[in-house]
Amino acid sequence: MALADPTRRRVFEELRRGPRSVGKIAARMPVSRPAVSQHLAVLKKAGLVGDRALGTRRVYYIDPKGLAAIRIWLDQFWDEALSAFQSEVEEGGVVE
Amino acid sequence: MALADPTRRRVFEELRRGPRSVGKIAARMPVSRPAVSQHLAVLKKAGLVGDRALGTRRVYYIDPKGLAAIRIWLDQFWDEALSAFQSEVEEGGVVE
DNA sequence: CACATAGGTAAGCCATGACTTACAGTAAGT
DNA sequence: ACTTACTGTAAGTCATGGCTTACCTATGTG
Repeated sequence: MALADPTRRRVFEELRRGPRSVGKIAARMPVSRPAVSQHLAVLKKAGLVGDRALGTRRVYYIDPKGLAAIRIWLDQFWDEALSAFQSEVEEGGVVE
Repeated sequence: MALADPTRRRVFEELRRGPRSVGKIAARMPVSRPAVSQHLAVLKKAGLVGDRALGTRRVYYIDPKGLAAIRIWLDQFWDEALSAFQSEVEEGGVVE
């Protein structure tokens, strides 16, 4: 999962408020700029962020489609797990 | 994140259909039983699963509260990111 | 009272991956 | 053209953590 690493999650969360350049993000982080750049590459490969060149800067932004994919997965999982849990409760005991 | 590791996610997904004992889960996995046991410990610590003793067996089940927490986090994130994305599009350009 | 079954824990090995420094490339300004 | 600003990439180091084997505990069963 692309959101596994805490630092990478933080990079991702920096983009929550809107598009940011690599340098801007790195300035707010305890790690070096190349590290941030590498994290962004992973996020991009996962389809969670997009980027566009803006002069010499490279601006990254959250890709709603990537987030949507996670939501769909989670919702599906939620439905199955909850219904299993419900029937569990109704039957009173725990199945082997 | 507790769902970072693929194997651990698979353990978690084994519980999707209902409660299972450790051995039952391990039997369907390519890793050893202790490995599964360790993964379950992580999931439990994260509040994603619960367990109850049943004879000599230990039955694990998905804790809906843990799933709900993730959903809430994701929904919040979704709202912020999407609204930021929207205003981005409306303004036409990309903010520095 | 053995014996078998089921599972948590410890110790140690090893691969994955996150981070740094150094380098190369591209765009804008003078 | 030269310099400056901004970023991606390469190589190498080092820590995190996932896995295995071995051991120990506890609960049923004869």
